[in-house]
Amino acid sequence: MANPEAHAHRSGPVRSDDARRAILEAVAGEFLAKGYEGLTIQGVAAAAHVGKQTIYRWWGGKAELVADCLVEGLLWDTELAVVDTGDVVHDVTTWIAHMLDLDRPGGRDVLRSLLGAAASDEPLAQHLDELLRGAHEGGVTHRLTVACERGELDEGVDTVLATDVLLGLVVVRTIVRRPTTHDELDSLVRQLLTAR
Amino acid sequence: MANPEAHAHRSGPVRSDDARRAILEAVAGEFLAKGYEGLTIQGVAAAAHVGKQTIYRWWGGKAELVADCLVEGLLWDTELAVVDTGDVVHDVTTWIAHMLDLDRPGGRDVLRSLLGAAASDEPLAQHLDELLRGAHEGGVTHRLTVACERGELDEGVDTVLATDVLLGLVVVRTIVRRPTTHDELDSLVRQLLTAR
Amino acid sequence: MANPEAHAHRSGPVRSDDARRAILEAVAGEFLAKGYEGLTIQGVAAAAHVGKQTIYRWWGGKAELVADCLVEGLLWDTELAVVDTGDVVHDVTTWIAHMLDLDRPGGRDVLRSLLGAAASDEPLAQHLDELLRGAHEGGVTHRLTVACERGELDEGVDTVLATDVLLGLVVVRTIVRRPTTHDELDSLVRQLLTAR
Amino acid sequence: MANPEAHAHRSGPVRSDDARRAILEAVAGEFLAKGYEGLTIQGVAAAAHVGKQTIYRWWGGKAELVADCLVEGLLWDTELAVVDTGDVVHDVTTWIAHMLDLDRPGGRDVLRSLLGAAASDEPLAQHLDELLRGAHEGGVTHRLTVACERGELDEGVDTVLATDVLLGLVVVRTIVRRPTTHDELDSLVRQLLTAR
DNA sequence: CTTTAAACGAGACGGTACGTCCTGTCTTAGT
DNA sequence: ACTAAGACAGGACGTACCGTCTCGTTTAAAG
Repeated sequence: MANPEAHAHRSGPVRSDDARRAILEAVAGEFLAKGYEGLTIQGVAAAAHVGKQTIYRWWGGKAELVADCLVEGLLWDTELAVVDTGDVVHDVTTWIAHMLDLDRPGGRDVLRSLLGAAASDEPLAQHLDELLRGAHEGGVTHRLTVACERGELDEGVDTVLATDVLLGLVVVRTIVRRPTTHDELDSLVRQLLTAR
Repeated sequence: MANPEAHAHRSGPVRSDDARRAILEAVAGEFLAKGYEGLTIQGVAAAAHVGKQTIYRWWGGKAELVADCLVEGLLWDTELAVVDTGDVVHDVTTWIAHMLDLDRPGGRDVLRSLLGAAASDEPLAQHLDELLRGAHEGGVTHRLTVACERGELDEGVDTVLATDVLLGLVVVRTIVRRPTTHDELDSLVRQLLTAR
Repeated sequence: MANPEAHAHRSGPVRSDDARRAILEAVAGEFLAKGYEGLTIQGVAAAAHVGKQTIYRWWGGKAELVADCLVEGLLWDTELAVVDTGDVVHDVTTWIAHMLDLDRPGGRDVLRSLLGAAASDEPLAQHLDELLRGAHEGGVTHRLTVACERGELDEGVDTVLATDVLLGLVVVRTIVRRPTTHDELDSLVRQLLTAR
Repeated sequence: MANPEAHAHRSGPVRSDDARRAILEAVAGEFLAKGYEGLTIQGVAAAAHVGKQTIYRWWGGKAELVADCLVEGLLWDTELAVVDTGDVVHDVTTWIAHMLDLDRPGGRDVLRSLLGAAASDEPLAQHLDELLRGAHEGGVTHRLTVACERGELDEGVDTVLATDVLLGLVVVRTIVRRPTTHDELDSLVRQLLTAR
C-alpha cells in the first residue's frame, strides 16, 4: 500500500452508507428548495434523520456537502454531456442552450445558487469548474479537442479558452438574470471556433 | 404643496447624513475585510456607532447596503472606465486586464464576493451588471459602439454580446480562481471584434 | 450617587419584567418536576417562551436561576418561619417537623435536590443557608436568640451552632433518605437547648 | 447446577480485572479532579483506555461507578475509623475533626461532591451513609455503642441519632462552606453524650 | 486442537443540550 | 421625527456527551 495513511489498525464500526446517502439527498432537497444560502446543517440533519455530529464528522460544512452532492450528480441532471453528432457548432450550441434553461423551472436558479456558493468556497468552485468544463470526456473541452483533431476546427483554436468563454457567457447571464437568444449563442460559437 | 401625500405636519429632524455615510463606510470596511457572507448588520451598526434600527429604517438588508456602497464607489475604484486611445483592441484589453487583477491584493476577492452576493440578490445583480458593463458612457459597451460608428469594427458586431462575453471570461475565471494571460485576452478581443 | 457604576448614561430599552417572571416561574416548574439535574436552560427557555439569550443575558446558568427562584420564594412555601408560641422546644420541633416532610409529596425531594445543587455551587449554597437558618427574623436562629433573652434557655447556648445541628440532622436524613421520628427531634431539641 | 439461570454453555473470556481496575482508577482521578458533575463516561473511557461499552456492560452510569470507587476506598482514606482510646468524647471529636478537614486540600470538596451525588442517586446515598456512619465496626455508631456498654455514657443515649447529628453538622457545614471550630465540636459531643 | 461466544478497544450512530451569534422588531431616552 | 443603544423571540451555529450499536480482535471454556 502506497500511502501509510493515518488509521493504524483501526477496528470499530465503519461509516454508515445509509446515513451518507440520506444526508446527501437531504442536502440536494434543501438546496433545490431553498438555495445555498437557505441551506442549514440543522435542517439537513433533521430532514435526513441524522445527528448533526454525523454530518460534522465527515464534512466540514455546507460547502463540502454541496460539493459532494454535485459530484454525486444529485443537483444536476448529470446528462449535460455534449453529444457528438459530428457537427461541433450544433453540438456545442445545443449543449449550452440545454444548460441555459437547465431543464425546467428553477434550473437557472440552481446554477446561480451554485455559482454563489462557488464564489465563497474555493474547493467547491474547483468541483463546479471541472463539472462544467467536463474534465472527464463528455465535457465541452473534450468535444472541442475531438473536433480539432478531426479538422473540423482551424488549428490554433484554444479549446480551453473557448470553453471558458462559452461558460462565461452562461455564467454572467445567469448571475445578472438576462436571457440569451439562440442566435447569440450560434454567432458566438461560430466566432470562437474559427481561429484568426 | 403639490402632492397631498405630504402629511399635514411633518416635524422632527431629517435623515442624518452622518449616519448614512458612517454606515456605508462601515459596510465597505467589513465587506472588504470579511466578504459578503461575513458581513453582519450587527457588525456594521457597531462599527458605525449607529443603532441597528437606523440601518433597517433606510435599507432592507445586506444586499441593499452593499448595492449602495457599490454605486457610491466605496468598493470599487470606480475609475474602471475604458479610455479611448483610438485603438479599440488595446483599450478593451487594457481595461479587462486592469479589472482582472483588480488593483492589488484581494481585488479579485472583492469581485468574487460581489458575484456571490449578486447570485443571491437580483437588484444587487442589476447594479453590478450596470457597473461592469457601464450603462453610462465610459463603459465597454459604449466604447465598442463608438468604435463601430467610427468604422473601426466590422458592422454586424453585437456590442452587447461582446461585452457580456468579455465580462463572462473575467467572471468565470474569477469564480473558479484560474488566472488569465494577456495573450488569451488579446486573442479573444480580436476574435470578438471581427464580424463573420 | 455613591457608586459611579458602569452604565454611563445608558438609554435603550429596560429589562423586561414579564420575561424575568416567566423565566423564574418556568425554572420553578421544571425544578419541581424534574429536579436540579433534570433542569435545562433550553427547557426553561421553551417553557417561558423566551430566547435563550435572554436567560444568559441576566443569569450565568442553572445555579443562578435556581438561587433567584429560591429567594423569590418560588420553590418554597416561604411560610417556614418559626412561630413564637412562647415554648421554644415546641416551636422549634414543630418547625423542623414541618420542614422534614416539607408539605406534601416530593417536598423532601425539593430539599434534596436543592442540597445537591448547593453542593456544586457556592453562591447557591449561601442563599440556601440563609434561607434555612433565617438570616431575617422568622428564622430558627432568631427564635433561639429571643428565647435566650427571655431566659427560656440556659445562658451559654450557642444558638448558631444549635441551628446548624438541627438543620444538619434534617439535611443528612434528607440526603440518605432515612425518616426521622418526632421523638428523636424532641429529644435532640431538648438536649441542645440546655447548656452544660 | 443450582440455579437454572446459568445458561447451558457459556464459553468465552471472563470479565477483565485490568479493565475494571483501570476504570475505577480513572473514575477516581476524574472525580477528584473535576467533581461529580464534571465526570463523564466518555472521559473515563478515554482515561482508562477502555471502550465505553465495557463500562456500560458492568455499571449503570456515573452513580454506580462512583459508588464502587467509594466502597473500594479509592476516593477516601478509608482509615477514618474511630480509634478507641477509652475516652469517647475525645475519640469522637478527633474523628470528626479529622473528617472535617478531610486530609488536605480539596478534602472537603470530595465530601461535598459526594453529597451532591448522593442527593441525586439513592443507592449511592446508601453507600455513603454506611461508609460515614460505619455500619462495620470502626464506625462512630459502633464506638458509641461500646461506650454505652462500658458505662461511659448515660443510658438512654440514642447512639444512632447521635451519630446522625454529628454527621449532620459536618454535612451542613461542608455544603454551606462554613468552618467549624474545635470548641463547637467539643461542646456538641459533650451535650449529645449525656442523656436527659 | 478446534470450535464458539463473550469480552474487549475503538468509535459511528441518533439524539439532547450547551453557550454564542445574528436576525429583524420593539422600546427607551436624548436630541 | 430621528437617533444610539440595546432588550426581545427566535433560530442556526459547532461542540460535548449520552447510551446504543457495530466492527474486528483476543481469549478461554466446551467439545
